[in-house]
Amino acid sequence: MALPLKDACVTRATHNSMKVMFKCLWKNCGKVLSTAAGIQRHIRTVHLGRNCDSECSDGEEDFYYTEIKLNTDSVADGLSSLSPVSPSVLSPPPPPTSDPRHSDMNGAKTESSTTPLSRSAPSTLYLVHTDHAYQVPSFATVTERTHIRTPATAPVTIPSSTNFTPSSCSSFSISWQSPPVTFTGTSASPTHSRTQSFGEQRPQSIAVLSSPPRASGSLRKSRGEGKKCRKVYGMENRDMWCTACRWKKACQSITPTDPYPPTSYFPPPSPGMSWNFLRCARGSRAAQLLSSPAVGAPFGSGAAN
DNA sequence: TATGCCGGGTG
DNA sequence: CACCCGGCATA
Ligand SMILES: [Zn+2]
Repeated sequence: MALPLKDACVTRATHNSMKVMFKCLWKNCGKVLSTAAGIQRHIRTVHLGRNCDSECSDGEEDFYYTEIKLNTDSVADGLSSLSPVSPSVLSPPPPPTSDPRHSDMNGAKTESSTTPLSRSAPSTLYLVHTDHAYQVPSFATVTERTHIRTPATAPVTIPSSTNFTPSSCSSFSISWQSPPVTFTGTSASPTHSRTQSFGEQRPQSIAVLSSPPRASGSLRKSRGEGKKCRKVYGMENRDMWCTACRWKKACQSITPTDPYPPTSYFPPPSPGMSWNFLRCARGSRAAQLLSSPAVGAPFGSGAAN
């Protein structure tokens, strides 16, 4: 709902009604170009620090295009349902075990997202991701309190070389963002890492790593995007916040791109586990433990056993 | 400034 | 362990 990208896209679409364009979704960047080649080159040179030489124009390198249908009117909905760069927890790109359900969901969403809204001139938006998203090694050692989250989604993959022809009013967006330091200790299953497995985990043991964070230092975490309890209910109704929010912890009830069922979310991140324990877990391989229990049913509704 | 939330504190 | 807050990163 508060995706910068979304806004930008919306604006663009509205202003340049029926116009194809590409927008760099790089963290702080927001460059908008009218050509795929242009945006891709921009990404390479500016963000990748690479000097495009030859086939940088075609840019069919490794850009992932995510199609999004938006309405000039209610584009927000269409986009929000997709949340391309949302830092929420959807499906980790690299890990093979990334919820197939979600991955597919993107595609499905893409279509049905605007179904009830299709009335005016629906625009199509393409988000492009690149393979460049270097994935931090297995256990990314974040020296600072870098918060990691699962971001992007690996949805539709359209070779930019396809020279697709934008139907009518279409808006394109190129998204190229750095990877979200997915820890993936060794046995952590991303499947359930959606609810609480996230967070920062730094195996103190490791001191030397290969590719430390770079990319204009953007592994900062970018704070949760979706409106959290606080913003929704306000300080006035603090008692309505989820426990986590009340305790100034990571909100666990309101998620941007992963609307959980109206189930009563339990306070702690995991049933039978407290924040305190969690903290201990963090910083050690205990993180693994967190990943083991309650896999099938993340937010085990209170009944842990 | 407002918000999200980690790390630390208290009973 | 439930609960809260300082303080920081971020928007
Ligand atoms: Zn909350």
